[in-house]
Amino acid sequence: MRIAELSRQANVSIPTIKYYLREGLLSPGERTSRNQASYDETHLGRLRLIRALIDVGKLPVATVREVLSTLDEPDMPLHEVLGVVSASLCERRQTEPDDVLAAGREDVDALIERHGWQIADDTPELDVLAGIIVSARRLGHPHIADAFDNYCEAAAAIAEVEVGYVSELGTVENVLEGVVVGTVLGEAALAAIRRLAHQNVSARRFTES
Amino acid sequence: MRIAELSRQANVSIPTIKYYLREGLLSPGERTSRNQASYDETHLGRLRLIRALIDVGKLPVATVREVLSTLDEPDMPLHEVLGVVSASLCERRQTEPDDVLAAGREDVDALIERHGWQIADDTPELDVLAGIIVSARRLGHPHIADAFDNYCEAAAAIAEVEVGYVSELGTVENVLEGVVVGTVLGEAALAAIRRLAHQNVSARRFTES
DNA sequence: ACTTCTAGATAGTTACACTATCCATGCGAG
DNA sequence: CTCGCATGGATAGTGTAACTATCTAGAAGT
Repeated sequence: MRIAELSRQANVSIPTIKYYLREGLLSPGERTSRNQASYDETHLGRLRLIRALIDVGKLPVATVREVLSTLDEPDMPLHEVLGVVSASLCERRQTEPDDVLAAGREDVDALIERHGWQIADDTPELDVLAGIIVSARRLGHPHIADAFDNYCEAAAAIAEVEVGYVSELGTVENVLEGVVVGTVLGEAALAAIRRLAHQNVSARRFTES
Repeated sequence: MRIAELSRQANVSIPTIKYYLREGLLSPGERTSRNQASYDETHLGRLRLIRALIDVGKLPVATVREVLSTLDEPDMPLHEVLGVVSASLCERRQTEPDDVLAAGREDVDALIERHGWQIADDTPELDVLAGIIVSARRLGHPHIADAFDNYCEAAAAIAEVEVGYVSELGTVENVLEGVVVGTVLGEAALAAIRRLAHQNVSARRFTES
């Protein structure tokens, strides 16, 4: 298929496709002559994945490139892919100085310990969580970390199912893509569902039915 | 306190504070003369809240303004504040055409029905979820919606605790701020913890210990 | 008195994600 | 065979968001 067809099927404008090609998000089509290339289903799938990560997952283009290039790493073990994808999603400028963050890290480490989780010490999420804790404390909500034990239990149940599901997807490529889709779209979905749950609980408590 | 002190304590540059004042995120200080104003603890707290929403919650400035102006609405019932804050966080351009979205909405409505949740039909999260479902289907992962029942159970447990906690914060202002902080920072924390849970499950399954 | 700080206004900067044009080809319908 | 329209590649431009810098006139502190 030529670029016009790719554009139509993925619902992405031709200039944007060219932009993604330039940025290395999308691999070039197979050249059939100096100014022709043909694209196939893999390009279409990749392009749809790109749009999903950007539109639904709100990932910046640079992060999408990172994530996708990890997917294309042929012989990376599944566990490591998960780590790299996860790390890419954390990409956030360290907004707290190290010494302030350290206070939060103690709580985070204790949390992980309490739940008996096996997590590498340099996992960026740990610092993200620490940052959230110090931020909440500064806002006068020191309690917030108390909710994290709840989150951990909920997340553990969720993760068990998700990892189980993903690892049964058959081909390696499917599994890897499943990890990305599950991580990114799942995160958006969980956030939305949590807010719905708030609405529900709040409706039951604070409105006369 | 004058602006320099506010800047120092909140760790936000003076030009940025002026920018927030212009944008209406921060209420002006009390004028003491033509070119002097004094700021108090409420300004400091508000400024810290702004930074937390922007840095941790990644909210755009326009959304922060919306959320904060809702907080300052004096006599809005708690349940409604939650709805408005929630809606502000959804602010995402509708990327799917209505007819395509409708297919996803059926699944979402069934999900809500199954769990017996009481949710207004026009809650924007419902469309967000629908968008995620159609997006996942297009990517060849029709299964993803299956995980949503899990998410719902987990979210219900979480929400019960959170709403209970927040409603015991004493003054109305504290409760309202608690809603915002809990919603936004909690979302970031839950996402991070979910990824940690993935790491943990994956580590146990795919690495020899 | 004199340096430093301040409010307010205006303009400039940086980063990001596209979008528009141009050109030299080359395919493909007539 | 030819002529219009699509294509790949390169370069430049656009719009938005979130600051950042400069300037002016006036006030504070020492």
